[in-house]
Parts: sequence; C-alpha cells; structure tokens
Amino acid sequence: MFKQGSKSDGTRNHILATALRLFRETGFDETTMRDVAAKAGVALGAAYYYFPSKESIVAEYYKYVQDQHLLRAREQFLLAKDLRSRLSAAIHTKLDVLQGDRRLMSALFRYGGDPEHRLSWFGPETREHRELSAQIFAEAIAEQKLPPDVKDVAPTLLWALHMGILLYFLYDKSSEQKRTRKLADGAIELILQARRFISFPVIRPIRKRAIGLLREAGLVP
Amino acid sequence: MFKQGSKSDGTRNHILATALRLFRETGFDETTMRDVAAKAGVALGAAYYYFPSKESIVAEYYKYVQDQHLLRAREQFLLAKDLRSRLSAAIHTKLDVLQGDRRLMSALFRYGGDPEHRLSWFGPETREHRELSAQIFAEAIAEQKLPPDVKDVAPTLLWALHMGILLYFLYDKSSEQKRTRKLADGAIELILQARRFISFPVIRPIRKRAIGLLREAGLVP
DNA sequence: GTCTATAAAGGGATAGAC
DNA sequence: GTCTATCCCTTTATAGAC
Repeated sequence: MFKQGSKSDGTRNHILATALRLFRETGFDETTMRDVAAKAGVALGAAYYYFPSKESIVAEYYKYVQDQHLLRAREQFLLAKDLRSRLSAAIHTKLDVLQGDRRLMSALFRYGGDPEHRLSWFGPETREHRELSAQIFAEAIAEQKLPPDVKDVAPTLLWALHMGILLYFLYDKSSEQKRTRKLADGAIELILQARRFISFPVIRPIRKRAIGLLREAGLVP
Repeated sequence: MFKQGSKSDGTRNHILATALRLFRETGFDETTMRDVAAKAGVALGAAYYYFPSKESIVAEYYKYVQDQHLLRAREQFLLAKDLRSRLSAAIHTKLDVLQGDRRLMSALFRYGGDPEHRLSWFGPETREHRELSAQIFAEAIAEQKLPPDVKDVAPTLLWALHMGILLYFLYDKSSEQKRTRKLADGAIELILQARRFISFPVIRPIRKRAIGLLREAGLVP
C-alpha cells in the first residue's frame, strides 16, 4: 500500500485512499463503489479495474495492518526486555494500528464466519496472515524458558487471545477504547501469573491434556 | 415458527420453510428473494409482506434454534444427573440442532462483528438470546457445589466456550462434524478436571484476579 | 387483512468499446 | 488503462384484486 511508481499505481493508490477514507467516515456498507469512484474522480469501471470487488479493498487494508503491526512491534521489541513489556508491545501496537478503524474492522469481521470465503480468517488462503501474526507473539516470548510443549503452542494461543481482545475492542464504546487497553493489561498480568504455575508438576497432566486436545483438533501446531 | 393457525400463518410458514431450504441448499448470498418467492409460489411482494428483509428470515431461524436448544437440553437434563452428562447434553443438543445448517450459520456470523446491527450477537438487542443461552448452561451446573464467584460467572464462560466450539463447528469439514463432537467432549473433560482444582487455596488468588478482570471488563455479571 | 402485478430507485459487478 | 453501457439483485412503493 501507498507505494509509488507507474501511473497505474498512482490511480490505484488514489482510489484505495479515497475508499478507506469513505469507509472510515461513512461506514463500509454505507459507502458505495459509485461514491468511491465519484470522490476519486474516476469512472465506476476504473475502480473495478483495480479492485475486483468492494471487499478486495478491505483486504488491502488487512495487509497494511499486518505490515504496520510487524513493523511497530519489532521496533518496540528492541527496547523491551522483560516478558511484560514484550507482550504489552505486541498487543498494544496492534491496537494502536487499529485505533479509529473499528468500523472498518466490522467489515473485515464478516468474512470470518464463511469457510468458503477467500478472505476468511481461518481459511487456507489467509494462513500466511495468521502465521505472521502468531510470529509476532513468538518473538515476544522468544527469550522465555518454558516447557517445550508450551512454547510450541503459546504463539497460537496468544494470537487467539488477541483475536478475542480485538472483538472486545470492536464493541468498546469507551473513549479511545481505554477499556480494551485495561483488559489487555489485565490479561497480560494473568499470563505472567500463569507462567509461574505452568511448569509445576501438579499442573503437568492437565496441561498435557489441554494441549493434546488442541493438537488433535488442529487448533495448534 | 411452524405454528399453525390463520391462513396468513400458513403462507408465512411456507415462505419461511422455502427460504430456509434454499439457504441450506444454495447458500444465503446465492439465494435471492425472487428465488424464494418463486419457489414458494408467491409474488415477490408477498414475501416482503411477511419478511421485511432477507436478513429477517435468518433472524427467525435464530429464534427457532434457541427454542429447540432449550427444549432438547431440558429434556435430556431430566435424565442426566452428573456434571459430565449435563454439560454434554447442553452442548451436544445445540450441535444437534445446528447439524446440517452450517451454511446458514455463516450468514448469522456476519452480524456478530457489527455493534450497530440489530442482530449483532453482543449488542443490546440480542441480550435476551444470550441470557437464555447462558441459562441453559446455568441449569447444567445448577446442582454443583462451587465457590460462589465461580458459580456466578460459569454460565457466561460456558456460553463463551460454546460460541468458540460453534466457530470450530462452522469450519469442521469432517463427516458429520465428528471432530467438533470430539473437541466438545475433550473440553468437557478438561472442565471436569479444572473443577477439582478451582477450589484449591493456591489457585484462589489467580482465580479472583481473573474473575475480577472479566467483571471490570463487563464480560461477566 | 392478504396478496398480485408491476415499476423504479439504488448499488454491486461485468462486457466490451475506446 | 479507463470509460460507457448494461445486467442483475435488493428493496421500496403503489395500485388494485380478493
């Protein structure tokens, strides 16, 4: 996104930027492709030439979010040494990127329930996105000494937690979504507390069982 | 749904049944109101006379699912005494009701991400549905001796777990969604195991903290 | 009150001309 | 690479039959 170059890239970016602006201001469903084309000063067909569907514009935004998240999280990882700061960096940078775009996220959300959809969060076509997202959490916990089975599944579980927090974020009407920030911080504190328990021999059987269940279900690697 | 009576009820039910059949066979987006009207043998206007929108037909289905779940779960509760059977009844009856309607569920799913939508799962308009759903889980654990704070939040947490299982169900391509059944059974076993730990004094602080966090976030009562 | 027939506004998507 | 013209669909609306 926003890379410059040939003339076509200029038009494409112009249409994209206009569309995202309208989606943010007016909402996804409320914005028509005709609006986008008109405001961008191109014909309807031109908009469809660059974006095969209205949804594909949102898909572009999804990529942008992933890139931004990776960039910002890694930037903060350079200075964050302890687990708390690193988990905090991983989740809060994501919220930073999405702050103000909650209406757009609603449009993304709808793809999640359709296994056949190209943009479904859990479908094969978006596996790369998921893995990239989990990778950020893997980097957050990279230096931690943890039982191997825990370390294997932790990134995916943190990714799942982060998805839950994003859902909360979507519904959070508090100013600047402060409640979500608090929820995230609280969740991190719980993780830190759980981290101490997780290696205890008493916990081992239930831990093994839980991870085994998730593995069998294909929910974790 | 399916209640008989006046002539209008007959037509209404006929349109509803036809629409659901087409949604199941062809998919929600692929089925047009014109298809529904045509297959039901009524004019387009008649279909819109009974259902103000295509979505409102799906909303009707949602009510039907809730009613059926309550009915079937309570029927099984009469014979199920231990916690395992009662949790099993609560979740498996829901899956029974939804079995074969996964395409329809995809259509329902999309409402979940839009806080402004009348049919959003987490919005104020559907609170009754959520509470009714949690009520079934409350009945499943009614006879259990549990710390009061746990007993207060358990129905909501079980409801959340059940929502997660339904998401898995949506994506489960195994024949008759056997994998989801296994996942549900495994989750129940984990709950039984956790049930033994939950009252331990060592666990108390982290438990209090976790529940406090959920309360502050407004996620549990 | 229940429904048919019909039209038309508004919007997603496409074919093909330029 | 861009635009015009067009199709199909949802939805709303209306006039009138039963």
